[in-house]
Amino acid sequence: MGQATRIKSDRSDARHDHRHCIENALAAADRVCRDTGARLTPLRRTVLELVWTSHAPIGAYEILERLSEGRRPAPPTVYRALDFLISQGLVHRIESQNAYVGCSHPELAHEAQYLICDACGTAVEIEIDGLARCINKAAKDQGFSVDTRTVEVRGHCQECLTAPVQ
Amino acid sequence: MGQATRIKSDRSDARHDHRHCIENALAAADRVCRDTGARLTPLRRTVLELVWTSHAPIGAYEILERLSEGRRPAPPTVYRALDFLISQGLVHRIESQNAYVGCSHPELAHEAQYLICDACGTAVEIEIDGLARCINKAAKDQGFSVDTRTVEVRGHCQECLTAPVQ
DNA sequence: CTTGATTTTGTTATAGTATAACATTACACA
DNA sequence: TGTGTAATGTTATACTATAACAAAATCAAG
Repeated sequence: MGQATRIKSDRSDARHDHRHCIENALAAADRVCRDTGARLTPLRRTVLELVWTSHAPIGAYEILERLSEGRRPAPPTVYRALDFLISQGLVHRIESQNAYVGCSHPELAHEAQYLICDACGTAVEIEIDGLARCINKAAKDQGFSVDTRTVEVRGHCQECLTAPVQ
Repeated sequence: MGQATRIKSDRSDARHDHRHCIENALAAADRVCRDTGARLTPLRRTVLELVWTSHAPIGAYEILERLSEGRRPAPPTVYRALDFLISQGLVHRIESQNAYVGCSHPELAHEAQYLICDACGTAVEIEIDGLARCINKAAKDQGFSVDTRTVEVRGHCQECLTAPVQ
């Protein structure tokens, strides 16, 4: 235990071409929804694209602002789209921020664990090998039956440690 | 790894005498604040007592309601008291619920990890042996420097599994 | 097609959570 | 007993989320 897979490997340099992230995410979303028969409507697809604006979690109301062309939609519009995307595994909610971030590998069953940088805001999804199993075992020892696990680690990422944002 | 210490051991039966929990928590708070020189004012002490109403996390506005004798205080009153209690390690925030729960062993440096029952609401604080170290190691492999770890496990506790709340 | 059921989106209103900014009071200690 | 600091009060507002119902788009079957 202790081996961690960095899932967003294309985020390893700070100046990566983020358009690729967005394209990959949208293509993966198309595949996932095609396979499950879920309807990735234009609205939902747009919300997903907005969530993918960056690797930092985004709030529902910020999505709402960016969504407005002409008249501004009401909050339920965004929350419903987010609920759908979460149910499809395309988006994860960051509990400690009341914010949402795209999942870059929705096609793999996985445990979402996050390293969240307090300087640049980036949330990197990792899967710590055996962590889920370990938590399950500890819970079982207490007679506790596990449904979901939230693991959110706060600190500072390598980029911000070596080249702090001014 | 995988060994877990159940910290609230007096919570092991559903019908425990909760007055002891409250008394212990308040006595521990007195000791902690005496040792650090922090001021556990009547207001802060009352808020701590209200947080300890049960082992289920409580929302700030519910504390606010229970606090009102005659005129109702404003939200900052409660939030400031909670901030103080959290800074002293007497209360933990449950991120996935926007709620607060008492820490029953504030005198020990520790990692707070929670098993939260979706039936009865109880949040049991445990310390999974080695989990923090494991997360730190995985983070370090990514060049990430850890400040805090949030681990919140949702599911159903033993009591609710065997004798479900009707 | 067209009808009828279902899903999605729009709309209005409101609930719930949290903090900024400044005024006042209480306390510690010199 | 004054004086500075910490704590609390007060007012206003920002941020996050959902309930309830209406309208529209979509789909499936005839």
